[in-house]
Amino acid sequence: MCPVSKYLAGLNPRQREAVEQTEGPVLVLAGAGSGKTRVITHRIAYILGKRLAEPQEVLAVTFTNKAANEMRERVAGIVGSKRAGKVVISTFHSFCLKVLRKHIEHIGYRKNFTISSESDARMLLRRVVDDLPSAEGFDIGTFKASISLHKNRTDPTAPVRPGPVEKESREKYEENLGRVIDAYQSALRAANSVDFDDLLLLSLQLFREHPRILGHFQSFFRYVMVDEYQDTNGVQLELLRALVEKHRNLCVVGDDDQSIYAFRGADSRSILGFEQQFSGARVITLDQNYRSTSTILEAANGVIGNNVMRHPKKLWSELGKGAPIDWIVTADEEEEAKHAVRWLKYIQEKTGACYRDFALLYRSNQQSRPLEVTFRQAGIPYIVVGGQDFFERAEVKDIVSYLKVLANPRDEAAFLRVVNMPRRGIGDATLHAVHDLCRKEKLSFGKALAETLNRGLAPPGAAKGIRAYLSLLTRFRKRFREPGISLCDAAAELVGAIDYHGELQRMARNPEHAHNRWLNVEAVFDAIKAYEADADNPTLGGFLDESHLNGDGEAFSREDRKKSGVTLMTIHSAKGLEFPYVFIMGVEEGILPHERSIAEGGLEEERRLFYVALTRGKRHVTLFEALSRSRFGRERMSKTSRFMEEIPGQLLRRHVKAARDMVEAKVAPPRPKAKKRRPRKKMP
DNA sequence: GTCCCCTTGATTTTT
DNA sequence: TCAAGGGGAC
Repeated sequence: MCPVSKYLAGLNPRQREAVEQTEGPVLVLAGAGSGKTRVITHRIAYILGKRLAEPQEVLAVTFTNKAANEMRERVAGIVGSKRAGKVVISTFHSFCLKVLRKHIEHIGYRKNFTISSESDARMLLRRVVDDLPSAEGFDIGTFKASISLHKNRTDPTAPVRPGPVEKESREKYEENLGRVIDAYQSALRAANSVDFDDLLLLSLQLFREHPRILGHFQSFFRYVMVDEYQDTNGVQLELLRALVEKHRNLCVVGDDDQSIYAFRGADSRSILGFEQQFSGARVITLDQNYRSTSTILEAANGVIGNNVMRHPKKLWSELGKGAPIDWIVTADEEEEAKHAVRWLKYIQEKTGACYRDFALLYRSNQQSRPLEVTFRQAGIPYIVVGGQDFFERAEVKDIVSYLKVLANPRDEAAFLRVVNMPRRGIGDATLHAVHDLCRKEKLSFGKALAETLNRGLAPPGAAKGIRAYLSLLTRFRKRFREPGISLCDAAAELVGAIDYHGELQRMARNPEHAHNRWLNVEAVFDAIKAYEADADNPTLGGFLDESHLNGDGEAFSREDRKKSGVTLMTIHSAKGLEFPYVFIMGVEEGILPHERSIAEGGLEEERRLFYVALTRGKRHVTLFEALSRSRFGRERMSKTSRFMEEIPGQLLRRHVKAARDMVEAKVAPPRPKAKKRRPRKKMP
């Protein structure tokens, strides 16, 4: 076999075409389970094998760290880890971070900028909104989402969707949005801090304002590949356009039918309009599926065929028909959970499948609660994926914020978080004075605090706290720079110096709670250790960068990973994964499709969600419907999801565990025992 | 400055 | 139902 053709072995003709077409723009429309990662990894190997470029001249972009790591491993499996290690495989965000760390001074930020996490951003935003009286009364999260959409779009006419629905408050909201965005952005800049969207946006700005820097990257990367292209937003598209302008060797792989992040700014026009944006593009469609039975695929095809905005394609497979899709109708969400357990045991008995072969997928996180309760009662191990990011937990944020203040003395969110933690008696009034000084005299928080002392602006109690805080910072800024001390040891010393362990015990409701939180603190130490072991030249800033771009801290919560069990997660987080047995919970109107999406005209995206959920299944899919469900503490009758009609009937096997009239009898007549409503205290 | 209770309102969230 | 944030009491 000639050296290059070994990279083509085992590929089907279309996949092979995608690998061999190395030059010019290429769009690979890769349906679910059609081997898209395989195409990218083999394409990289092929380019290297043909000596079209050196490894470091190939850039592959993914959306998650997990995907990037996986891709690197798979490339290493083909070309060896030495060469694979040189290929630039990275997320958009970490690629941009590297660019900015090198060049950000050209656009007016300091080199030691810190990344503002989602909650940091909210904290800044809260202060911004508090300072803008007309903007009060709106939800901070809504503002944040709007700002994010605003920063991720390049088409200024595109609507910034979230926000109040009624006309009047919506107008007021939009009126304020511009001002909030400006104030937020300058707060970030003053804090020498960038949010996630800035990583992309500022990189684009840098490229536009400094063509020579861009030119360097343009010449350097001969081949650029993008995974999950349907998830790119406008800014990412512009970045790509800029990067590939010289060589024009851009290969994007994605599936418009799996675009489920429009609410976050992903713009499906990128994948739908690729041929217009990159003239002369070759389009290759992969529709042979290597994952699921044809029953599952027919169901999925039937559903997704109802969408209008898409590249038409039909998945097929050679894996046989398989069993029909079971559809289990139960009385309410508790019954749904119980039947899920029963059904799971039944499948296990019949097939010998183990726990990790099962995934329960749901539309929204709150649906996990009854499932967790029931699984626990049944003694079935389970893993809930998602939920709170490791680095967003309060105690983790406390420690990380201390580190951030050390790395970037201007970081406002971090400063506010730690200045009074543990309690130092520094109150709002003092902080306002400090903040004013920062703004008026462009001081860092440390300097402003010192000035507040000098000018006698702080009351005696607060002054004492400020002194303690400042001397702590000075001490540890020095300590972290000392040669020979590991980051982890220095951090542990810092945590000891503020008696954080004691603080947790004082704050916690019960000892167990305090203990659990302390375990998280220890996990931070582990994370630092892991980083130090891994990095070539570990620095405090390097650790902070890594922790902010790798929010779930997956590598550090080892206990969770060792556990084997049934997987519980949202459909969103299931994208890209596969399981032999998939249960989709709550196929009801209002749940899937979600009622808010119905109201906002997001039906096609909901349908894609259902499509993604179905195509996760390898051997078998079960759908669960509850006839009534308590939402916000209220029992409510539900209707079958409209998507169920879109699955060809002969593929379904319906099991009715509760009849609608039975549930109606239970729910419909207003219960004789009128719900006790807490008497409201009303002033005479 | 801090604590606690009450009101309010509620998708999805790779980075 | 439940969690977070605002406002009043100490």
